[in-house]
Amino acid sequence: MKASYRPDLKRMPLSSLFYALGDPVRLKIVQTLIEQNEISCGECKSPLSKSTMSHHFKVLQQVGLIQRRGEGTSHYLSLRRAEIDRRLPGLLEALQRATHPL
Amino acid sequence: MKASYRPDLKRMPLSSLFYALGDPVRLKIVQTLIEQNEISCGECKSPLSKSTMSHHFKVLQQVGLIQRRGEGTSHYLSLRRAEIDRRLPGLLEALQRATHPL
DNA sequence: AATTATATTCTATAGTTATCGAACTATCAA
DNA sequence: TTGATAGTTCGATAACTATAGAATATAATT
Repeated sequence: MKASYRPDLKRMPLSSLFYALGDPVRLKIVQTLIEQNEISCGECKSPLSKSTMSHHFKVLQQVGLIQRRGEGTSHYLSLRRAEIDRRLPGLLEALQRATHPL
Repeated sequence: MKASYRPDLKRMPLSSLFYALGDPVRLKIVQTLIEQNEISCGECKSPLSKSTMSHHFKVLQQVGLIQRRGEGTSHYLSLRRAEIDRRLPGLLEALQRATHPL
């Protein structure tokens, strides 16, 4: 998949968005991106293999939750915050709170 | 599973909640319950078989999104609104908006 | 050009899940 | 007690998915 792939989040079925967030590994990636804004694939630490992580990045990009940007040999990942906020207001805040419980 | 089963939504992993919402049939059930407040299993119309629907009700109850109440031969389903709002503020409103786009 | 670094894609597999029909349970009514 | 109603559970299966290793791709470096 091209790094520039960027589907219209407004037309993405909600169940697809929830499906993407319904895996603990992918949810963790999203929560990391809430804090870090932009990270390279390699910085997304996990005991899982690179190919598995790449699979999860792909799922998140396919449903429109993240975007990818190539620079040199690295690919940088970030959330599509504005689009997410428009489709599911409050979601990112709720996820952020869940990362840092009181 | 007993109709009274009612896990603590505060301690349910977020990924489990999203997983439950990540199926189009289950999401539709939840969206119906936003509008209807309480319905019997049979009122939850679908082309799918009764056993399949029962499976989806079970998943939604197991993650704590809905509750069941038996009365006569019927079982009535409803959302656990207060608990959901506490865990994921804005979610139900977002789902409601998605049901009735502007 | 050869090497290194970063990440994706391909192929395979083990595990999971959505689906259905049949069997079962519980309740109410006749 | 017989039958009808409403729904769950069981057993089977086809489809899907998370995972990993091997192969591939691209870009920077030496």
